[in-house]
Amino acid sequence: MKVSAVLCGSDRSEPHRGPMTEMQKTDDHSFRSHCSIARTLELVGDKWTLLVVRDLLWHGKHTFQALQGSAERIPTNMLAERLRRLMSWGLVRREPYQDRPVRYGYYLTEAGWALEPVLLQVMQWGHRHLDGDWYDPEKSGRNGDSEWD
Amino acid sequence: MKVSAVLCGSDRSEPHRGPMTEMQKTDDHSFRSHCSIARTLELVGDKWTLLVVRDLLWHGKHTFQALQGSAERIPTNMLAERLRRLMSWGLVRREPYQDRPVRYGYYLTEAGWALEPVLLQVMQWGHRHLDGDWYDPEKSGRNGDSEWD
DNA sequence: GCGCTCACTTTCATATTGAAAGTTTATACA
DNA sequence: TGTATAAACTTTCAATATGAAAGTGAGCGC
Repeated sequence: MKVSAVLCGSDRSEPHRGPMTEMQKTDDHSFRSHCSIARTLELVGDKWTLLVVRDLLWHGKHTFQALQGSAERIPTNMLAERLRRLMSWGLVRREPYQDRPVRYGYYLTEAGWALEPVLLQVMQWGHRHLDGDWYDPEKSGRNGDSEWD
Repeated sequence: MKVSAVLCGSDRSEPHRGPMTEMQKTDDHSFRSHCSIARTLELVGDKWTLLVVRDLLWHGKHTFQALQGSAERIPTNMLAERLRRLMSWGLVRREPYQDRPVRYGYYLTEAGWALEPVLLQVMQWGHRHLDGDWYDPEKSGRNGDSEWD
């Protein structure tokens, strides 16, 4: 399933006036080039986004609090902004896990879990070259895992 | 071959005083967690680094000017800083391609080209989900390629 | 009403980014 | 001897992003 540029789409053209609002930043779905790598980096090219995907995909973390709890200590405003961005790109959807007050759980879409091979390769590289931990998705069934707070 | 923390290594401990110098930023090889993904993102978690690796690996670009020329138009200060960082992590080495004045070409090390599977997966995702271009490394023999300026 | 929880949002100081101009070293003419 | 050109950076500075911490709001339990 292809991610569609829901609210925008054209490549950079008219420069804007004044500072960008938070919403404009979240919803800017334009690209720097036609390169697949450059385009993907527009989405996940930062220090937090793939960690959120990792937690949603492998560590059974679906609430704001659970995602916040991960070892890297993502700031709450960053987490909120990244989730908003991932939703706006169609990689994550949310659904209420309770009413009154309504609270949402976050889940990867098809496009979201299609990032698993990327995560696996990134992990492999970090394991081999930076002495990072190994995690075997097979051995935990996507339901959270005590070793990964 | 494992990337060794040439000039540092220990995880975050003493907070420093005052603003960080350019050199301190380049040489900060500490990690946020033991996670291989988090560690790898510390190195390549931005919008430019993997594009530089892409150009070195697939598009036969080894001079500052050639790297600058890519479609995404990396600013010169960013390019210089990224190359410095990649060298400090041991993913890139440089060697003179002329004397007087001495000028350097940049090349991936073993650890650097070990990122190829990551790039391939990132490309695949971007091709499938963001309608990005496909590039076949096999079909160009790593010596540059007219389609990719 | 009072305190507590979860899920954010706001604030603000600091850090990073990027556009553009400047510097350095050396060759090539005129 | 000047002037121009070229590659490879470095510097400057305004705009943007990050992140620590405090604040907000909706509802529950007592």
